[in-house]
Amino acid sequence: MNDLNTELRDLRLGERLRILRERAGLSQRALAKRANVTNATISLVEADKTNPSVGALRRILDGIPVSLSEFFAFEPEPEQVIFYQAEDLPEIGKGKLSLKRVGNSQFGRAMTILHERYEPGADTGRVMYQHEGEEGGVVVSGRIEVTVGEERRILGPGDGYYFDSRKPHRFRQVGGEPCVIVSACTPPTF
Amino acid sequence: MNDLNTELRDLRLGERLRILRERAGLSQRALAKRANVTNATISLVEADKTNPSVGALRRILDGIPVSLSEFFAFEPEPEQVIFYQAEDLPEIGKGKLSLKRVGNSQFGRAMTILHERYEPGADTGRVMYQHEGEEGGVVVSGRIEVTVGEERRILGPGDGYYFDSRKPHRFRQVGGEPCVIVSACTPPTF
DNA sequence: GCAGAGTGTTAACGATCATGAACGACCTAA
DNA sequence: TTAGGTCGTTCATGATCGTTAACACTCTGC
Repeated sequence: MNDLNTELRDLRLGERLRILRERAGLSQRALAKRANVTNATISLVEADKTNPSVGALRRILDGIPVSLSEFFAFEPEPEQVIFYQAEDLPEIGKGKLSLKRVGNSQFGRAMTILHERYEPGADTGRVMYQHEGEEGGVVVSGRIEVTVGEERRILGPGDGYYFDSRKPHRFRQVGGEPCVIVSACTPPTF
Repeated sequence: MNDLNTELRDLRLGERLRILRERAGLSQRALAKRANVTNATISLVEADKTNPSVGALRRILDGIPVSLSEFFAFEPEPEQVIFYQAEDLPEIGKGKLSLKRVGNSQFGRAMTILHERYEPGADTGRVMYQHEGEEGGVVVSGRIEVTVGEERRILGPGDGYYFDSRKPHRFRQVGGEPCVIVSACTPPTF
């Protein structure tokens, strides 16, 4: 019916699913295999030619994986393209802690990405920074002690962290080797 | 059969719907009338004896009224995990491209951080992915060709990028050495 | 006791979905 | 060029959903 079509278009299930699937780098068939449905199902859903059951949609999303709540909460945003050469990145910090920011600190940016280098002895200080947003990162080399709220851990290469920036937090380099981290925080407070 | 039943119980649609409906002070028939479905449908959904279509569920929820995102918002709560050890990070990709995600892909996350490794020959493909949000990152080691829209650059260690994810983009490893990147994207589509 | 109107449940059937198997288009390698 | 692989799409069919129409039960008022 026409009713069905308008309802399907209204939900925009297909558009969203396609975006998520492609972002995950999965073909319809690959996702279908993970999700225990057939590729035809995914094709039809993405084309808004069927109104899937909640269970089927969930199985599909599990394969990506995305939760139903994530799936039904959507949002938009704009910006421009830029590449940055290492030597062009603005250096913010001084001394034992150097920060290189990827991209400018512009309005409308959803986040800021930093390339951080902690020389031996570097410490963001006992003043525990707090600010709106969330932040996370991955340790590339060296070791660092991270304190968030009451929790404290020492992270090494390949380890990661993610927390609400409103929790007080502190980073302190440990060991003899400089520690390099790539991090992101949102919103861009720098 | 039994599979269906476990899936239905797993979703707990019925329980949630009943709670919401009763909170709104509506009988099954009263809600059915508002929602343009029949009382039988609501009865079966609440009893977990059917797996409603997304459209049907939406009509029902509209009658309460509750949005789909609200309805699914009280899904399994994200644990407040902050630190991640390298070996604990879930590996998403396969073959030449491996992705490790820092943290879970849970509702409410502002972004997702990935530790990406491109083996020689790795390529996200000529299908240029597009999705909502923004993304950026820093190359840790190796070299990679990044194409965003009409622009193309080869990035090496320390170089960075940042762009609107709605522009079509592609990553392709170049050179003999594997390429490692730490990236972040928002919103978390993984 | 007995209508009458409310509640939620259930069976049978037509409408719709999910499947399996095709299809053409597009690559890549031989 | 051909063969083999991928990709997304389409169609017929069995499986399942949503509806219609009944059902049993609980009230309330007469």
